[in-house]
Amino acid sequence: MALLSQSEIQRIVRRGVREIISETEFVAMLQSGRPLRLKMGFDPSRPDIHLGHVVGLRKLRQLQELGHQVILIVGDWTAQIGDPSGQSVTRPMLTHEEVKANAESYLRQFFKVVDRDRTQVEWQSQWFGKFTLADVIRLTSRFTVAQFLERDDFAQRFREHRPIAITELMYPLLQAYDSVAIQSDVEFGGSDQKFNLLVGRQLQEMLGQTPQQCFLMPLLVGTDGVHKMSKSLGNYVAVEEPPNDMYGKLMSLPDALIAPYFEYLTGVPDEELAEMSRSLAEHAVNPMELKKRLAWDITRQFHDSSAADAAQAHFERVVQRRDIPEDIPEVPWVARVAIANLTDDAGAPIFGAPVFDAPIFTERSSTGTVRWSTLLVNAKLSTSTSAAKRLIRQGAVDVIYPSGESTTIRTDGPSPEPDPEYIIKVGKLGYRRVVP
RNA sequence: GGAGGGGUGGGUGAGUGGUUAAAGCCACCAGACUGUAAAUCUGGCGCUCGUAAGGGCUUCGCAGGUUCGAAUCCUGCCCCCUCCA
Repeated sequence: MALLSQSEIQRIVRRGVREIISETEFVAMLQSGRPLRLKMGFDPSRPDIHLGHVVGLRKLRQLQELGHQVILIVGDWTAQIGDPSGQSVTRPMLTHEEVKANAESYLRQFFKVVDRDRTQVEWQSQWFGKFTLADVIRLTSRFTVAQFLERDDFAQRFREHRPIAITELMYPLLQAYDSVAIQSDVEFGGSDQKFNLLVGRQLQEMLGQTPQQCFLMPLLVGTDGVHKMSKSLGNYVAVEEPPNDMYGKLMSLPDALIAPYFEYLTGVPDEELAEMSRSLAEHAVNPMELKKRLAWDITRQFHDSSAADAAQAHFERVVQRRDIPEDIPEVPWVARVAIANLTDDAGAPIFGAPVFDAPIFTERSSTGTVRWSTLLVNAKLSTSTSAAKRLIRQGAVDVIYPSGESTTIRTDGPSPEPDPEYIIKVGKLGYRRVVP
């Protein structure tokens, strides 16, 4: 392994990095010429990788290309404990099969960024499976409550008299022991993982190993522009997102996130990055243009350039020009009518009429008509008839005829027979072709 | 073991007998506008029947009860949290 130049080192320790503990030791390790063991943990109860995780994965990839080795730890044990942080309900324990399936899916996504040939996958149960109560006590005896209360969120919750589960205190310990088990040189995590990674560092030292370096990644802000990207907040872009959605979601980023996304998620050189930030600040460039480039770049990374081209074309056609997309899902023109309980004018059940507990649905209405609201529900453009009626009332529903002319549906009522076929459009993106 | 606080719509959180399908905020959806699925503004946001006006049903931890009427009062149960020991 060749000695790295100063600028190469800068690229590794600065770009897309929040903090390295300790940076000097890490650089020394890098320059030692020894292939490093890069630790990355994964919680198999959350098998989805989104762009927030990719920031760190790109860093792993970068180091792999210099000859270092990634050790991915499947946290099958810690996932069983669950991380009840916050108020969230304790997660149900996963079965071994579920863990296996999740791990498989995770790896498929993981290797979209990380080099499979330089990755070793280890399961936590390999070492914790053999753990006895004596081992657990020995491990816990090395730390004090005071030490753990230094972790920010513990401290805060303690102060506010909010609950802290004992298993939550175990979590960092187990994660730390993973570092010992695999003799990690560098551990990677989001900046919210700082405490946990530092415990690993301490524990290794206590047990006579060279302490690992901690590589903390910035937390990527999600598409809402406010909170960190997370699946539960719905502000995420998944790695397995189809091209059009990936491109579109990236185009919905607030303009302020353009620069950080370029920095953390693309290989655009630093000088160009600086230039971009400058022209954005000076309003010398339309942010949309830069965002399109960003969306294209990232879509290309997870698909390929022709998919990115197609996604861009789709965006320009459907969103920017408001034209009809190329592929429109079809919906059959079939009534789905509830046979409701018969009532009189006052709403009281009619004597002698059959009473149903739940609506019963039939495929065709007796009159042979299909109401707009029914059509929207059938097409999954609306979740309920009520919601469909609201959409109609708000002027969100258009009908586009083959001739190209279109009308806005203002009231619910019978829809015309699709002869010839026509297209319904709800909102900006909901297109369906109505077929017999 | 003792004392206290609390469980409300996707989230937060108000509401202590009727005007409450339940404030406000967030999220979400739609419309307008636009340089973008950005920003901003406006509207909507339980289900169902109805073209509509309007009607019906269901919802405030669970189960009962009081009342013309209950998210609100009473009884029992379940769950969560804090403090003292």
